[in-house]
Amino acid sequence: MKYEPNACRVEDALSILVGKWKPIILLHLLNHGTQRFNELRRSIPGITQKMLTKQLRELEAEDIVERVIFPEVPPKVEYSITEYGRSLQPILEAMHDWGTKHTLRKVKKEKRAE
Amino acid sequence: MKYEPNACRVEDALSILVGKWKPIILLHLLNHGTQRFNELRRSIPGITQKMLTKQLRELEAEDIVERVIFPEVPPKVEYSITEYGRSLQPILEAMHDWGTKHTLRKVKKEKRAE
DNA sequence: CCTGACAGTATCATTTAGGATACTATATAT
DNA sequence: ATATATAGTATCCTAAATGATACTGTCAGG
Repeated sequence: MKYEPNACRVEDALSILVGKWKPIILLHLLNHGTQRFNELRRSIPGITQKMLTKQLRELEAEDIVERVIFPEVPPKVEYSITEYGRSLQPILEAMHDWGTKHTLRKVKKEKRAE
Repeated sequence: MKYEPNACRVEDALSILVGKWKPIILLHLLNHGTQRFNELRRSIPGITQKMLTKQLRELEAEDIVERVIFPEVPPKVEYSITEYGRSLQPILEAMHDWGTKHTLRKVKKEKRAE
């Protein structure tokens, strides 16, 4: 650990990943490439339009996600991960791997407690 | 990206790191080893006793931090990272590195916008 | 005798995140 | 004529996170 507490930038990365739906949204875009708004919505059960819009806007503001509007009617809007957003992929994967082990560990612990 | 959205465990890792003070607390414990309660408090400007206690308890509940009480008076309580907690270090470092670059990128962007 | 250090807890208030629901406009399909 | 799909907004409400402040008991130092 080389970095100093007063120069801690963990929060900056965290703030981008945090949000009830953000990891799932990123995962979908990483796995399936470009997606339309309702396409995403349908593949994320439980999310409301408002939340999907909000989280996408926040990701867009940080250059993680790109939003392309087609001037058609009915409207067509496509979302995709930016080149820059892809740089988060290793972190997402590391967290996923850690999370998987952690969940397993918890299950084992609960069993021992029975 | 090999893992599926319905098996996404990113949130599990995230939930442990999230908390306004958790990264900073972990960083201190990683950098300086065992610390007493008020020692931590003094090195984290702005944190209240309540919040420090709360975040430490949450980290303890997940086996990330160990709490050792010395039956003395006045009380003495020592906190340290567990072996297991150390497994989070690569993720913290990856996030810090990413966060540093991200902050830099933002600054550059703002300058261009002037 | 009074004060400060220690490691907290308890209570209340505020701030932020998230959710439910209704609404917009236009075009195609029935 | 009505329903459906598109991609959203607007408004209101609840729940969770965080913060401010006051309090606890005991001991050592002045």
